Amino acid sequence: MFQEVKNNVSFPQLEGDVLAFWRENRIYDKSLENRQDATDFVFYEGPPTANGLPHPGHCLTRAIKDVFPRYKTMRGYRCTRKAGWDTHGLPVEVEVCKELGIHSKEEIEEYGIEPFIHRCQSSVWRYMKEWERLTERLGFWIHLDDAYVTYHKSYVESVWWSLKQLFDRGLLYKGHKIVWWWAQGGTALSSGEVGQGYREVADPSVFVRFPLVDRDKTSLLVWTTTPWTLPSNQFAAVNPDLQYATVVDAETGDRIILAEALVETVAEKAKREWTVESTCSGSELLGVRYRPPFDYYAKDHLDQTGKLKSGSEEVLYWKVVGADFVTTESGTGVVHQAPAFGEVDYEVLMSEKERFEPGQGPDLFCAIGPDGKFTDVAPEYEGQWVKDADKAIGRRLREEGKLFHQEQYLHDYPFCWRASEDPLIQYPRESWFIRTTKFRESMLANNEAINWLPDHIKQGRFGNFLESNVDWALSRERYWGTPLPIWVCESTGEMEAIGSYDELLGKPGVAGAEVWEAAKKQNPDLPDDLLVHKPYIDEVTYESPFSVGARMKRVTEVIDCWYDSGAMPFAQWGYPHQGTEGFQSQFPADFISEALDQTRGWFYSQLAISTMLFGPKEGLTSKDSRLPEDERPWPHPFQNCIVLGLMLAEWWESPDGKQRFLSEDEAREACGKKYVKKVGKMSKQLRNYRSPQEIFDNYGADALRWYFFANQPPWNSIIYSDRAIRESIPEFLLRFWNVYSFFVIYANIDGFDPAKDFNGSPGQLESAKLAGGKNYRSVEQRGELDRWVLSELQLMVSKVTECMDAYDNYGACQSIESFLDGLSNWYVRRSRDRFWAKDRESVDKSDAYWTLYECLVTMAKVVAPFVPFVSETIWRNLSGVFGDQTPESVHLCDYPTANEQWQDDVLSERMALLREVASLGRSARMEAKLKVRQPLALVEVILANPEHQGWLADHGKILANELNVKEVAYTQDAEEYINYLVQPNFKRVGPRVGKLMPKVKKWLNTADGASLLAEMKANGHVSTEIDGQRIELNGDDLDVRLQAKEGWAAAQGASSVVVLSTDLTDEMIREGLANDLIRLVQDRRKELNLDFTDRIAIGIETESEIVKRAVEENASHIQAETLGIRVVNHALDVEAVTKTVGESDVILYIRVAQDEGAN
RNA sequence: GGGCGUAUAGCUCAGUUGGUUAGAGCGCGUCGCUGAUAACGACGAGGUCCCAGGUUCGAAUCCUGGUACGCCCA
Repeated sequence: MFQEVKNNVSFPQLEGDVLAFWRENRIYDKSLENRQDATDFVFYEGPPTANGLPHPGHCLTRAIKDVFPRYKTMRGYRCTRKAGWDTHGLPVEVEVCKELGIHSKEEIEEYGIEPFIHRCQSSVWRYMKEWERLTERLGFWIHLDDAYVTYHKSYVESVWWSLKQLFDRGLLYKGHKIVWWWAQGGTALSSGEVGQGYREVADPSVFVRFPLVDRDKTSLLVWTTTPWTLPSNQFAAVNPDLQYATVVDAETGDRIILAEALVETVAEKAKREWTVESTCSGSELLGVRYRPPFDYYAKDHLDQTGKLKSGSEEVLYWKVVGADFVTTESGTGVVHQAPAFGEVDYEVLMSEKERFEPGQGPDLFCAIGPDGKFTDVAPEYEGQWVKDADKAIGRRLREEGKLFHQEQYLHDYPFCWRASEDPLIQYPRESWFIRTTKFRESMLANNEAINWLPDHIKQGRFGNFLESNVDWALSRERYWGTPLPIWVCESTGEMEAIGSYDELLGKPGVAGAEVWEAAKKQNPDLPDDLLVHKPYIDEVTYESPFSVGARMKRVTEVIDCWYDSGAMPFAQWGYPHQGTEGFQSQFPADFISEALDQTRGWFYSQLAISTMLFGPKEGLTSKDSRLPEDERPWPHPFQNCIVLGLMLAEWWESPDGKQRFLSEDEAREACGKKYVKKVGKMSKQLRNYRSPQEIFDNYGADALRWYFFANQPPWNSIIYSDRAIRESIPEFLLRFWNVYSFFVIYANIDGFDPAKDFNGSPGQLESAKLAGGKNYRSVEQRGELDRWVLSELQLMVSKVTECMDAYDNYGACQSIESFLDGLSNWYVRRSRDRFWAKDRESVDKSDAYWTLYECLVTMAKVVAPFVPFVSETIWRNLSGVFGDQTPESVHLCDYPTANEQWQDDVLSERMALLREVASLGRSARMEAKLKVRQPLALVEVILANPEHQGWLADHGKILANELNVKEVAYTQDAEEYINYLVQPNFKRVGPRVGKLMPKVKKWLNTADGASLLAEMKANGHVSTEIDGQRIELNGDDLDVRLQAKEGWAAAQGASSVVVLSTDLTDEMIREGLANDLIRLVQDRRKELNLDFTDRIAIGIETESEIVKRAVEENASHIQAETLGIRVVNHALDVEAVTKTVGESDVILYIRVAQDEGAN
């Protein structure tokens, strides 16, 4: 006996049981033990950060990350899954600052770096419990207790090792970078943070004259929206390819140079009258000198020259340079350059520098301090905040006659996201860089070999990003991060990279390690991992090998935490200091997946680091200290990558936007009809989404998972919709459950037990093993319907396998759903009678059970990676009858393989045709208002292509049964019922006749279809002449369609027409009435809550002669259908109910007839 | 401002090398079934394939130019 299946299944409850079962029986561990010696399928977990709450988007990534490893495990691979946590970075510090109620770096330092770091370390685990709960509840199998953690000592040392490689190869250097700088907070902001703070503001827009040195009364006209940068001006940039004009001012006679295309616009703006005197190209202006707008730097550098690489001398500052980013879209086409305050400006300085001999080129001017205030370079403005100085600068320029025009300018400008009144400024900071640009070609080659899903990522977003690669700005002036492992000689400035803590301790004259020891002594609970962090590591110094008596001290910076995560392929093992085996066997990854936003994040950091470390040996010198690894073939460190779409929230708002609702119903209730549907990013502040826990409680993890997997390709953005999740349940989960429950109910009633008298081992209930079952007949011996559904099963299995091997979960799910549809809506439906047949021993019946059993156990295995809970429940019950002879969990099974011998494409095609004909028949009945309960004498079927007619005719029974008709006839010459519409086969004929196509179509359409076909039959072709050209078409050139003629109860489909005979005999009418009665009896059985197997006595009282006769004639049929043991025409000793049959009233009595018992 | 992507039924999505009736599931409506029953089945309505040009005998599909939305970067 199978365990009884409750008819009101609760998936969340069932999942709870499964989780307990997995836990108690270590199923995940066993699934790995099973594959101990198998080929590895390598999966990398992209580390989430546990100091924020998990949200629905994380469910999606974690679901995808689960389904492929599960699948591969069942397919026979060993797939260990090491969890990981990203623990460093600014967000952690921000959280801690919030707790402490502080903001700036000064405040952190005041608070003390040591206690601050301690707080960061413990804050990292704040939402650990939630993450673990989510991970387990979702069914994401991963080793949480063996997770890598980016702040752990072994991890940090691994990162150090890799940085040392890069340093020793000359790939790590110190340089300037122009960053978005929050002056008040003394820190740079990441691009993500900057992006959050853009706001539209009005800034001054000033047009300034730069008078030329050697042309009298002639100026360049430059434009800027940041007047405070003018004191630090170094160049004026023009685009060499643009045309520039020298104009004469009608009023003053001054000459002004600006882009020709902008002459009119600017003149109009400033209300001047200009005449163009001459034009030249931008390239002709290069090198022209102008007088600096301020003399702060000019005092010392006005005529300073330097030696060019070409040998000659050239002036360094205040001259025209070329830059192709200069456009005529705004301003004047001449751009003021203050390289300290703009990234592109800085690049101009750098390329200018390149032209000179080392040390001879221009330096960077910067009159602003890190606090955003003017320094003593500009005494006039010293101590003024840059934005406050704008006005004074404008005033002074006007006084000096240099200001040409001033106005307000509206544009988007970034502000600090934490202090929204503070505008950010671009500011130069010293930073450490990795020379990734040197690896551009290698990274592109590596990228080329990666299988990206969707594939446009490769050439598109990611490829473009690599094309425009710039050196990686690695360092951060922060506290909680992996310390940059570089020690500097305090006397010579020479540097060394350190690859591990032990290496550091091994240095001569090392000192400072005792600071950590003291801290540890004082607080023994301090995690040892902290010893490689600030502030302890900063204390460790050693003797400089570069200068006697000098000490080596660590630089103060920590590194970008993206580097941490990108190093995980080796750092998760602590490689190379330990974990060599783990690394070797788990590199590169077969599969990773994250959302689209990781393109420039984790996807890039991994690719870049791996390319540099394990790719061709660029930058290597002979004294390279790199481990003797082989150069790895592309791609690495990952081979297949699913890039998930973003998950969007869906919510409703009141018209004023003040109230938010998570369901349409709530919105309707509160606002009536006036509410607005919104779709957008999930936002913690808006609280515009439900917590995953709510979904789990209401619908279950399987429902959520299936919705993710089966609703759209994973790279499309997906709306997290409560309604959509709920509505996807009946489509698959519930339908699967119903078929299963149907099977269990009847198998139990009939005592079908696959394990009974089983011959041999049941294995994993594969087809070959099932043959050991009692009454199991080989597939060839079974009926058409059984063979069909088993054939469909094989087709489905091979399709799913094919899809999943190509990382296409969506395609796989579609195949599964369409098979389930066939199983439920055709196989079970057409086989109900067989399950209900009286003769328990009939082969037809046991075939039906064996077939459905095989479909269900195979399905359980096929869907196990997708919906691990429900598949487990079903497997355990269906295989449970074998005790411990079968695997205790579906997840310990091998994935099914298709049995190709059972695939029967012809049968599939025929059955599809049969289903179409049945559907047409029902359609025709509908049209004629003849319900299925009313038997009909005849349907006639006309097929456009008689290829399968013989087969269909042989299977008339299925059709007759489905359509409730006595006879199904096939007709070929059916002009009585139909017209033939002949169409050309466009694909074949089109290329041949070209422009004549419309006329050919018209000829065939208007000709008499029947005679065309006759001609075709007689000659093998039809022909005509159009526009003097002879057209001859053979059978393949024609498409014949059928059209039902008016006046028949008929329906037409793509390839067939079904015509009903609507003549009813009295006998058939009475049969119809009897069917109506059966339905009433069944209704009553249900009302009385009778058991499936209860036998009953039936009493039917009526005045109607015709109904009486219908009962008499069909008594045995009625009894058979309703488990009646007799039907009488008088009252029984039970409650009477009055119903209507046809046009007559009947009084119905139903009584359980236990005593009259068991025949 | 630049890059990438998307646009087909109320919703989520298919749609092959261009081929003449643009499909599926859900939802909706109508009907049926009542021994899968808080299920199930059938049928139906619903589309200017984002817009405008072009190529072609023929365009949802190819080309050009727009528009809208999303993401990334400035």
